[in-house]
Amino acid sequence: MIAESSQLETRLKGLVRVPEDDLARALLFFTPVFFKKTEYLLSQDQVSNQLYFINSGLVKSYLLQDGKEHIRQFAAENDFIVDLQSFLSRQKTSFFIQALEDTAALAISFDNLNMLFESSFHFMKLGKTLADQSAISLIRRSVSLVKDDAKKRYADFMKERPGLVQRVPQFMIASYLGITPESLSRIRKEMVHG
Amino acid sequence: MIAESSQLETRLKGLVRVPEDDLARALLFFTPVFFKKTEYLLSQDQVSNQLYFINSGLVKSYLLQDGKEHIRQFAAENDFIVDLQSFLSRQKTSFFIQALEDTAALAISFDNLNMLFESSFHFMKLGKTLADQSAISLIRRSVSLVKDDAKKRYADFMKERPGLVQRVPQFMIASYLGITPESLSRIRKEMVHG
DNA sequence: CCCTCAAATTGACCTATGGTAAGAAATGCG
DNA sequence: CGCATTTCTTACCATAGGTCAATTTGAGGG
Repeated sequence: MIAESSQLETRLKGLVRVPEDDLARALLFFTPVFFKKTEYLLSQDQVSNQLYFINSGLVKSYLLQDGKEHIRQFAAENDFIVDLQSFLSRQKTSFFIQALEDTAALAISFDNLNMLFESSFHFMKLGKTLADQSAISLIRRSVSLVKDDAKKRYADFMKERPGLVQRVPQFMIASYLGITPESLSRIRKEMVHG
Repeated sequence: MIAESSQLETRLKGLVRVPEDDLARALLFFTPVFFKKTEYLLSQDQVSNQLYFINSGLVKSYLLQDGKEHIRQFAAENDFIVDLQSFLSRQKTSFFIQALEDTAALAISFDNLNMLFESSFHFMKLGKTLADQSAISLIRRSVSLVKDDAKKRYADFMKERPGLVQRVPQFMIASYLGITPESLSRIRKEMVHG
């Protein structure tokens, strides 16, 4: 086992029970990769071919529309990130994934990941568990977008990702929340006072 | 095999390749259930314990907030529906699932579904595939909620679920789109004219 | 066939958020 | 340290969508 994979190992063990030797074999397929701040892990019109597990650092996934960035997800330590649509369908992505900090990650290719899933019941179950959890958090997000106003979404974001508020520039949090930086600035002013 | 399960069989075969005898065995665990219009498949504060496959009819999943309905999903023929969060976590749901038409469905309990998943690699893969697809469509929805205005979301809804526009009252489509019935009415007026 | 009730429309008005622009503050780099 | 660039704030006005109330439309039951 390589040193970089211990966080990943812990994370996977937290998801489902996997026999030690299976787990060790899986970890061999993850390759350490490093991205400097502003580097891209994925760019529009590529086919997403790597799933990343973030060991340290921070990345954002976003798409462009009329030159405007719409952030879909932040991924930090112990998060996975990929464009699932492109990764699974082998079609071109419409997303970018970009490092917001110098980032150390472990990458696994589509073919290798698939091979792992197909090679063992435990891995397939692990894949299902990851997909289940993604779906649940995506339901939360889409419900919140129709149910809550921007102030509530910001308050929730601070509660759910407390570390990120200091690490992500405000205009990107605004983008993630679906509002303008100006609106977020006003919301923050309101919260400090009455 | 029971008659009601042929649609489900077709649907499952479309997702992943499953040996015929495994598939036949699985179908035995699905029980036909019927709901009259307005009946509830699931109510707030229950633990979601059944996953439904809709053979015919139409249901909505929604939650209440200050007496207002926020519709999260419509499920019609050949759709699955469940509150994934509650179903997987065994915690109380905050959703309702209610029939909008007389509905014939196939239900499988959490325990039986889990047993099927655990019993065979093919079923686990099928479960993963379903979860993957849910996640992808949820990503689409949440992206659209931050990226598109109400007019675009309505146009997309008509394109993606063309049958539903005639079967679902307008005020429910509005709720699904995250706007008021009045706004949807104005949007429709605009679309007819300029 | 009418009556009733729910749904849809419309109009007037209101509020949250967006757009633009400018300046202030913070950050990063030579 | 100090300049340059990015980010944040503020102010002003514009707009999408919300609220409320009044009609109108439409569907189902008696």
